[in-house]
Amino acid sequence: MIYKTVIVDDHPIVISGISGLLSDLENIKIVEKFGSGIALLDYIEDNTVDLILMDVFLPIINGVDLCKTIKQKHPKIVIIGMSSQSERSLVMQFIQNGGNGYILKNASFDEFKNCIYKAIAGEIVFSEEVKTIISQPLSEELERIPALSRRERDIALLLSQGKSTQEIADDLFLSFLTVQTHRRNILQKYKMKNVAELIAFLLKNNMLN
Amino acid sequence: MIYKTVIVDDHPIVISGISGLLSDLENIKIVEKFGSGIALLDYIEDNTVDLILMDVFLPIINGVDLCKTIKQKHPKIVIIGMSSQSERSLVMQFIQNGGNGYILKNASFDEFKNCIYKAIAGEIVFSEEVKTIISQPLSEELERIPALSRRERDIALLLSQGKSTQEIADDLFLSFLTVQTHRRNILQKYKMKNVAELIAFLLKNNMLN
DNA sequence: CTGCTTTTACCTGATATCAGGTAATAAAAA
DNA sequence: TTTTTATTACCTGATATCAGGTAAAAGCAG
Repeated sequence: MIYKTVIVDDHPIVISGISGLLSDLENIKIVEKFGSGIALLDYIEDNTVDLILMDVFLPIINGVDLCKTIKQKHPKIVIIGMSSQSERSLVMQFIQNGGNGYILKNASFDEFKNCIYKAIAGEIVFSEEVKTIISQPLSEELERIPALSRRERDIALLLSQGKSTQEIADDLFLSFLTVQTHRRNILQKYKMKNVAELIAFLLKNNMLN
Repeated sequence: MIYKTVIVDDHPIVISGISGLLSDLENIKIVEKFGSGIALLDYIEDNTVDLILMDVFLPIINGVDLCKTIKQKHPKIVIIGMSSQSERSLVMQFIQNGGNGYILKNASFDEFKNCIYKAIAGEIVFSEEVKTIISQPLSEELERIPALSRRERDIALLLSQGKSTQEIADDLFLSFLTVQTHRRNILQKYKMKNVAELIAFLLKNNMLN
């Protein structure tokens, strides 16, 4: 059997790279290439597709939603997600929405080939680095960073804009002393010595905005 | 003349894609491919290279620093940066460190080819989307950002780690009062109200590390 | 309904920051 | 060589932060 394969990626070079890679594989035939999910959704309505390799970060529709939409109507199509960087939660979300595998783009050619073969054989596949990402749920959850509450986030944001306690109190219609308490709570929560360290920490962890 | 070209990218598929693309170009010959900057630095010491296409987000050494290092010893090598997403400041930083161009990976094949040809002809080149990114200098960004001096950077870094003036003075073997002066100078230079705003500003503009 | 978290608020005191000034020496650029 | 910038250092005073404690009201979840 020959697997009719579609590639979806908004980077022409990546499409070209994968095409080259897959041309080695006997029973894989690339029937179409797309730069976004919309075109793909149209295509699969009128054409037979067995395998889809898709970038998860796509314009307009993201890969997770795209995967879900496709699987609802065409559960037999094997879908493998790809991205340059990733996080545990994103990979899990992709699989939970019906994805048959996830490959990081820094994977070697052999990894790519193995994953694709295993996926069409019915397995859920991950490239090596993805495996290490998802197999560290314990240590990550142990060092899980507590979240900022809504109010704390408001205050942290204003702090990052250089506002003083009094200015923040005025902005949020709070007492000076309330803001002071929030400040102290935030610093204690993350064990930070002062606002400078706190802001650096929050920005580096994308916890503002 | 044939241009000896090296590709640096930690994504095998991207390397493969660019290889395919460049194989069409008559006077471009790919002599080597690397997954990180370290291997490249070794290579150029012993071999002639005319053109380097590099991913800006690389493991261990980032593209900006890599470009700078290479250009210091080999100013004639044409270096083009690439990435999937980018910001104005990063592109500018890359060019300021000697880069001859910047291409977003979602560029079309034609864009890639044109940029490469123009770059080896001596131009500074940008792919279409990069042009739109850099041609929007917001009123804030219009005023070019003055650089931190070495000492100021040291102090700003320690501030971002939550150190107090006294601790910084001890760390750098300076007087408390000297550190205080530096702090004031930095705040004045960027017109910031306090360290929190300063750290946020510096981090957002990638001016620490 | 009953805990748990969040948000609000107050008091005090030690310490740090910020803003204003000045100025000598060294290094780099013009 | 002259000028500018960087780095070093000191003084003072007003204001802000940080750390300790306490506590009530509101909202949410078990």
